Amino acid sequence: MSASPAKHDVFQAIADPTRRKLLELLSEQEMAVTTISSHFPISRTAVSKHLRILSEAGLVKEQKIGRETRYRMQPEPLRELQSWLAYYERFWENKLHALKRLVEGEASSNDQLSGPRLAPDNHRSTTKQS
Amino acid sequence: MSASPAKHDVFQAIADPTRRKLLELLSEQEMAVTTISSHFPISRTAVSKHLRILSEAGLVKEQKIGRETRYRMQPEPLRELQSWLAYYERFWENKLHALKRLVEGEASSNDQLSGPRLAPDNHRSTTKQS
DNA sequence: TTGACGCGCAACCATTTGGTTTCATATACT
DNA sequence: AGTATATGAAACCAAATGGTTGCGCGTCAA
Repeated sequence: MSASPAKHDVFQAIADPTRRKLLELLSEQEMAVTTISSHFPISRTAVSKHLRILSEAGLVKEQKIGRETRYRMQPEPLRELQSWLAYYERFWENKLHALKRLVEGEASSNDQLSGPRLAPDNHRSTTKQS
Repeated sequence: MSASPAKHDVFQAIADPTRRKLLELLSEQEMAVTTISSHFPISRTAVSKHLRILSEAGLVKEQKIGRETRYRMQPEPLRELQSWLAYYERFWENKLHALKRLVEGEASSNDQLSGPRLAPDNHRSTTKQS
């Protein structure tokens, strides 16, 4: 895994409200670009750019079918968000936390409620200080 | 509830890696600005700006003590993220989903696993199309 | 084969973002 | 009083963002 410049990460991708709407729309069904953009007040090109950002973050996947490009949602990257969030849940959860983690154990794999809960941002965290 | 222009929301606030680090740091203990910025390679002023953005999103709270300003983390706004994410969990969860939701029920209040799961972005979603 | 459709790309633009440096002010120390 | 510390505010900057319009190209349908 040395490739993938990954210019945009999940956090950035979902920061924009239009992009969240896009994701929501695509979660219901896959769609072609023009169809998608008919749901938004901005130009098709603008929508297309947003889609590319989502794509770079791995949140959508495109598939060319004839002259159209279908986009479908790809939820996996959201797990990163989830695990980031998991760290902070302890600040408002207290009661049934342990049980929940236990139940959920099968999902995260590296989330074993074992040690002192490592830091959240150790994900890829380029921390690009420009 | 007519006040609070809330220029920055949670999604935007956590989009920046530095801000996430900031949050992580402050989750351990409250700290004054200069102390905080000693942990970062950027200027104190820059850190201060990030703190203000976090503050606008409600993720940190400041308290003036003499000549210094202490910042502490405020996890509540992350619930919005959590509930946003909850919508998408159904796309990768399937097995123990119901149980988990049930266990967690006491935390979310509007998250009763009842109806057809309303749309995620209905939160405040200014959807500011600039 | 001639359009019409679907889409990406390039160029351009205004605004926002993440930084910096400098300055002003309030508080603490001696 | 005079100095050092802590922080915010202002002005400025380069780069990133979110948009737009126009163009070119592949694909589908007459």
